[in-house]
Amino acid sequence: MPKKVNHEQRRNRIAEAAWQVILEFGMEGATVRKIAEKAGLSLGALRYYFSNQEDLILYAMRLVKERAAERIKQILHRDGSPKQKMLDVLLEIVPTNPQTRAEMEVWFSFVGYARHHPHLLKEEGDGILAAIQLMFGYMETNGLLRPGIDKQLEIERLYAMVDGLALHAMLEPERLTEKQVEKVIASQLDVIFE
Amino acid sequence: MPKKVNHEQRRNRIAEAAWQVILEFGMEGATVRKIAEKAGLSLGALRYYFSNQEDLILYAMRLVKERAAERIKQILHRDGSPKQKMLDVLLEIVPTNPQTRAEMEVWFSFVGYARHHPHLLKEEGDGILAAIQLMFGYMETNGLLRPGIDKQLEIERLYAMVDGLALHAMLEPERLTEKQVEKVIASQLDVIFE
DNA sequence: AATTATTTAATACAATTGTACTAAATAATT
DNA sequence: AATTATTTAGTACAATTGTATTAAATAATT
Repeated sequence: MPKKVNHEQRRNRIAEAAWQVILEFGMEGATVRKIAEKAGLSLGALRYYFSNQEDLILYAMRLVKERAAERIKQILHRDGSPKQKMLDVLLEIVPTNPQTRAEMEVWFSFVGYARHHPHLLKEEGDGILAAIQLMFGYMETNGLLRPGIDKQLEIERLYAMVDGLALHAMLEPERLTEKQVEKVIASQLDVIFE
Repeated sequence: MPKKVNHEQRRNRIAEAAWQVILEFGMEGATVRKIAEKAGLSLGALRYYFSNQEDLILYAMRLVKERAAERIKQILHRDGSPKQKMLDVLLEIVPTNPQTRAEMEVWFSFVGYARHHPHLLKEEGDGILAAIQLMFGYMETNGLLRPGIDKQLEIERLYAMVDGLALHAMLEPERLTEKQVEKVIASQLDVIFE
């Protein structure tokens, strides 16, 4: 009998508004009022979809992760050599355009926020390490790893490099172009792949 | 005629109190009241030393950087091979104990905070890239670089790896022990040094 | 058209915030 | 001891916060 409002879609639109507010004002500036305004809703309407602020933030952040995971899954399903796919996946993680840069910034805001909100501490990480470990496992079983390398060490090296690049690409986009990022990652993949 | 209070020392004590509050409650929880309480001062007393919150935060963060820079300078003045000194410097940057981990966390809080506070945006970065560039320059003039390497690329690789490790050591201290960090950094230095 | 489940709007409230202000206390100098 | 520059304590205030509550509006079903 009720209206035909798509609940999930509406919640996602609110979450996207939250991203924008976080992007513009940081986590401290992400008030329910600002988010409601950005989403074009009244305070009461917003409260109908999220009973409190923490729930909203949590939902918004899960959505960031979900969207990124989706894109990465797409890449993995494409054709191409394992090495090329791995490069593409890592290039998707390191933000090199305004869209992914914004996502990364929102994600970092959330990580900082969650550290001081016990309810959110149990949330899993970003899954990047797990993804890299998975890819290494695949490479090993298919004999693609360069002989003689220390697998655990190389996982740690690549993981650190990717997150470091991601951080730098977010903080200094003008200095770290996509071309440079690609060069750095490719050089590291050359160390790993036979 | 006045009291013999050491102004700078008192300001530093307040800044250290701010660190503790930021560490415990995050940047959003770093209210002037909490900082005053942690420093054992009244609100009015605190206001005597810092006329507003932003000044206090800025001072506190400059002090973090200053302290770290001091420790690194100490390392550079020690005896030892260039390679060993470089390893020690980078190990000082990556937090592997509660003290430096706390500093790193405060620093990251500040970086996130500054991005949304125009007054602070002109503050310089952490100087890590500059330090690495300096060390590479020294190595090059002294013929310590492995022949045939791409200097700019290796600077970018090392910089990303160090900051990535720093991030991971801060977020997952139980997973990334000091021994592991040292192994990762050393392996990268082996790539660079002849 | 009447009913009813759902959605929105608007306002209120208690708590917390940064900052301002005033009076008191303190200690070094005269 | 008196004076005076400096420091502290305490309170107040306006603004903003998250959340709660209420009544109204909306649209699908009967």
